[in-house]
Amino acid sequence: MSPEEPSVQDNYLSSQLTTQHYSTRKKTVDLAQFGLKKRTQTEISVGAQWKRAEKDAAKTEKLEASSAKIQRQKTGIERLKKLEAEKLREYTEDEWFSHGQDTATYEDAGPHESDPLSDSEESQPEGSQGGKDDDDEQSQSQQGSKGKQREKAKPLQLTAAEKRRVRAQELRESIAANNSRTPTPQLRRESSTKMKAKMMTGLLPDWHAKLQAGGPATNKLPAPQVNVPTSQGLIPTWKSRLQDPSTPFPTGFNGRTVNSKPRALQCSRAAKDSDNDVISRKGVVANPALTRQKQSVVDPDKSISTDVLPAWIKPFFWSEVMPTLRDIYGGLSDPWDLNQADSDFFLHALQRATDAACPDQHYEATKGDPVYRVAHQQMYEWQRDFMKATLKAVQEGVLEQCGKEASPGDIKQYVTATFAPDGEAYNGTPEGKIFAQAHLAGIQGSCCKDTVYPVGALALSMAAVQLSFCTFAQGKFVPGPGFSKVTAGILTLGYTSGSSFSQLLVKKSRFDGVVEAALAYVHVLKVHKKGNGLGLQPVQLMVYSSPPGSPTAK
DNA sequence: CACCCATGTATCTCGGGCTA
DNA sequence: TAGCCCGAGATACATGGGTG
Repeated sequence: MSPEEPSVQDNYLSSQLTTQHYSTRKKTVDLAQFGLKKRTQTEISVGAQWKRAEKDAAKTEKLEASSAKIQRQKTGIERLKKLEAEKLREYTEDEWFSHGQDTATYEDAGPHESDPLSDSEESQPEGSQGGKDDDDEQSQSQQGSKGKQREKAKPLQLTAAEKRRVRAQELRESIAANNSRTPTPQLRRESSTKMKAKMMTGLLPDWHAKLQAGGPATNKLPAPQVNVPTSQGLIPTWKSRLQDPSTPFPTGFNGRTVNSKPRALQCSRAAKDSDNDVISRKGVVANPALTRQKQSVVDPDKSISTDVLPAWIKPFFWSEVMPTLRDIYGGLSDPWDLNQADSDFFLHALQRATDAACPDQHYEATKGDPVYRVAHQQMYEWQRDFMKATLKAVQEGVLEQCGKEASPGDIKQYVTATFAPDGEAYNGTPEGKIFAQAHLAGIQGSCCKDTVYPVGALALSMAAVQLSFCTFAQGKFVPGPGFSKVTAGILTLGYTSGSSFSQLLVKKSRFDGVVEAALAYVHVLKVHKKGNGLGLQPVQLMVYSSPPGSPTAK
């Protein structure tokens, strides 16, 4: 068709419209007739005003919801405080009775004088022997000035029970102090980040803290360090066991996780606005049973399918890159925030993971490239895995305990009892199982042999267990609010930043013990179907999981 | 020129098709 | 049937352009 020749469409339009070239200012055409009427400024301002009012109303509503949430949190913290104190009291009494009038006294002498509370557990063999280990230093630094005060106030010789009482008193004080730093709804990302930094100081450095500690402060974002320590001695015992199950369990492990937990702050998603929005904006009621259309062909430049991965990374993507990323994020205090407060954290983490897995490829990660997109998406899948595994476990548990014919009342009773502060839900088994399935099984092959503990992953497990029990709170399964930054973000931070985890992190053996218990549930390697289908060679895994620069890293 | 709307882009979350 | 996988849709923010 030549350019001069009018098309059929043109002919049709010219026959329909008397004036082809119209202007919005010289209204020679009744634009309304064609649905093209331009609105007057008055109309626009009326519309804008109306929209502003709507926005303000929504804002007010949001603020009200927010303050209500804070109030609920305060109540939760109060309850937690009581629980903590109660648990400690019980624990102290138990210890007292179990030791009877055993007058085990502690000779505080020399360098230990400043820390009269170093309890008997510390003297047990703990992997790294020889004087004071890291844990001692941590607890010492935490208790620092208070310890000195006590030196004056207390006699040098204390019984075990007395020491525990003092410690309990300290914990209560610390909880009271922490109360003012209660994680609040993430109104501002900044504040939560600062809070995280504060909370983690003195316990264990998380990845972000490590990155920031990389050098002098600059405006440039620090490159993440996927630390590959040269000394195996630095690797916590649990990680050694993950790589070699024959590694003996540490002594002094009781297989229980923390008992004190922040309460789930909201069991139901705060009326996700999207549903309402659909109604208010489009004026139609969203079809509750939307049928999904067949998958369409997606632009490879936008696809998050693993098919778009470059060939060179496919053999290592599931076996090393993803395990490394999961490992990194599992060690963060906020595993939900992939970019850790607006930095390019994910980009750097991906860069390091790929460098470690494929050192010869010299891949340069960029935002939005196929590897970035797919890995990014898979991190969300990792987060969801915690909830999926938990829901399944809880459903199985309910079925097992209540039977198929159970009435809603029976289920409700079981769930209430299990979910109670001292219920079975918190005996260390459920979250350990989830933690193992959703995380430990998924980090095998990780190139990150860092000493950071998987606090984030454990917190996700805890949060998932809590939210899962909510799904049976009515005596029957009611799909929950989902598992996301919105529904579980605060709860997760409540763990990693709260007192229950700091209790765990005070001593290496405690967290090691938690992970050791979970390792019992890692029966099989998590092998990705596609990854496996690509003919992954074990020998390649051995070669590429070696530290870069080591003799085997070629 | 300020204001406002429409559109574009990136990120996040969810649901359901597909497969073992 | 469970779990994997990935596209659809929601959300948040950025940008360009029309209007008075």
